[in-house]
Amino acid sequence: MTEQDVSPQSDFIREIIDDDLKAGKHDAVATRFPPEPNGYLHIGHAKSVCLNFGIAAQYKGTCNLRMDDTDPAGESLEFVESIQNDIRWLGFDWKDRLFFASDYFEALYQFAMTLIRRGKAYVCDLNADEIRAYRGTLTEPGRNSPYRDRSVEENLDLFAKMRAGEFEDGSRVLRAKIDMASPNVTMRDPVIYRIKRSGHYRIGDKWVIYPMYDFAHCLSDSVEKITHSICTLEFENNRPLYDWFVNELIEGPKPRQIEFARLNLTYTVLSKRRLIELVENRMVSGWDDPRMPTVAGMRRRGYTPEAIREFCARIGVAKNDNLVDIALLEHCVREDLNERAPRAMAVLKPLKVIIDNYPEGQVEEMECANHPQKPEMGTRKVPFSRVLYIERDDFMEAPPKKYKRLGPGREVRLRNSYVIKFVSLIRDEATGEISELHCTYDPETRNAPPPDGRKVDGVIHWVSAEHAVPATVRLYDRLFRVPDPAGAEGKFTDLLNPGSLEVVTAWVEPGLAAAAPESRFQFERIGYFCVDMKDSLPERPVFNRIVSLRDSWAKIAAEPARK
RNA sequence: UGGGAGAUCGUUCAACGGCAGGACAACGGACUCUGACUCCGUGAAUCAAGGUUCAAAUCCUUGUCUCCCAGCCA
Repeated sequence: MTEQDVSPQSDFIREIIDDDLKAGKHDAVATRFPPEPNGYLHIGHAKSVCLNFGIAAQYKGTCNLRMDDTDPAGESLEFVESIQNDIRWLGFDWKDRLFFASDYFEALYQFAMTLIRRGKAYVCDLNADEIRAYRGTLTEPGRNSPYRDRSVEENLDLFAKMRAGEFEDGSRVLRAKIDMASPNVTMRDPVIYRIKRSGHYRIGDKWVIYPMYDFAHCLSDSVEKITHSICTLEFENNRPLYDWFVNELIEGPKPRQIEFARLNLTYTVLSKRRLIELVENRMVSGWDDPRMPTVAGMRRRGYTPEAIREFCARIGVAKNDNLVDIALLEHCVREDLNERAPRAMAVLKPLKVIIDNYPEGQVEEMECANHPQKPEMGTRKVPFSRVLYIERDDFMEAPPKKYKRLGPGREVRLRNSYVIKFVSLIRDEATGEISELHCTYDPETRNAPPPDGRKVDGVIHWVSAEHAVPATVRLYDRLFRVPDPAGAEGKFTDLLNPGSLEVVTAWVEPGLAAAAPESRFQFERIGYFCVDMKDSLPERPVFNRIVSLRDSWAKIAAEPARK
């Protein structure tokens, strides 16, 4: 982390900026993050947020937040608000520079009029199908629209009437007059205004014509005096058009578009369309379902902004298509949480243990470190008594070699307390399942090694049955069964992981009942958990598993099967 | 079959004509009252073929593969 602060990030975009600065093109760097408010931000957006705000911070410049709300369909205030929340939570600040493309509509209209006056734009009466037909194909040039040579006066008049609402939706568009034979399809007289009477979430029915992205975006950048307009690779084809509008209409310094590869992550999907489908078809509980790769979902899951930022720094910025291993994200989360999450004990799948030689009714307060490497994080007391719960996995009747936990004839250390020794087990008559274990404890071993020098290798966690509190624990796993659901054949929803959520009732140490929403803990030997911000109640805490601990035992245990 | 872009360890990012390096993942070991953390170690790559050069991942030529573009979406 300090390393990163000392040596600032670099990548091909920052190199371009360095060159531009060296060449004296600008005296300050201005970037922008331009989401369309028609969905929640996801980890891919977070990459862009970190890039744009990160560059602004590094170069002591500015980064604007601009809602790119030029198509009212699907846009809403809910998304505007969630986007702001998420960016703030990620740790970035746009200060007073929140802008809306919809605030530029009048200016954009004037730009369009200028284009018409210069003979560079015309009103076209072709319908959508006809425009498509006239556009040609990837290998054949298009044909000029029959309306291409209307007079400036007629175009001015018609465009004013479009604005005034005199024409039906879809009946006419304004087009830039460029080149129908261009090998770049985006240059074949692109539509720059369409008629749409859907009503805008912000400005209502004020406008019935809306500018298209290619027109609005570059000019919004220009109006905001953006120096470097950073976007994703799929806009590379649009750059000539971006430059065309800017060169036609803007005097003085012009923004420069730079494209980088969007993030793809294994075992999830990152396209807005697919995420919307998951939400609308109720395949997840909402945009902030902890399994979602959305910022809101990751927040609710318990990921920290620091971990997400670190992840974004580590994946780098380049132009290669990529599919980043989600293990890297999980690594960043563990790395951060290991430092700051206080430890606690919780038993997820309980097995009752009775300590035969422990006095009935006796309770001892065991002093437990909140962090094994950080004494400054303090200690807490956890009650110990005759009847405990341990994890079912921590007992085996016929343990394999290398197994260090409890079994017939074995001893094990109870974390932060005594060494106990197996005596007998009791089975449920009906099911044959083990219902309880009887053990004895060694009173000499409270927070001390056995005085006779014998070695006790295994350490397991526990809670006192009488004192533990029940909690709902949600065990989240990857949302999809395959590494690249978006790239696979067939419907991506068929590839959802049916085991992505398992809910258990766990026993947690009593202090956890008072844990604040969104606080995070390491349940020792299990994983990191976060108090759910929506569903947790003081009388019934709800924990989300953020990420499991690395588990090298699981690999050893799986070995026979692997062979 | 047009135009644009990209090919480096399993993954990802670097190396900007001069010893192919880091991170994650994997594997082996040490330590351990968390099979965690930490520490030490191992294996692992320049799309292909030619050319230029004392020297090529990098420059040139040809080829191959992948991605993007034919919304009145962004």
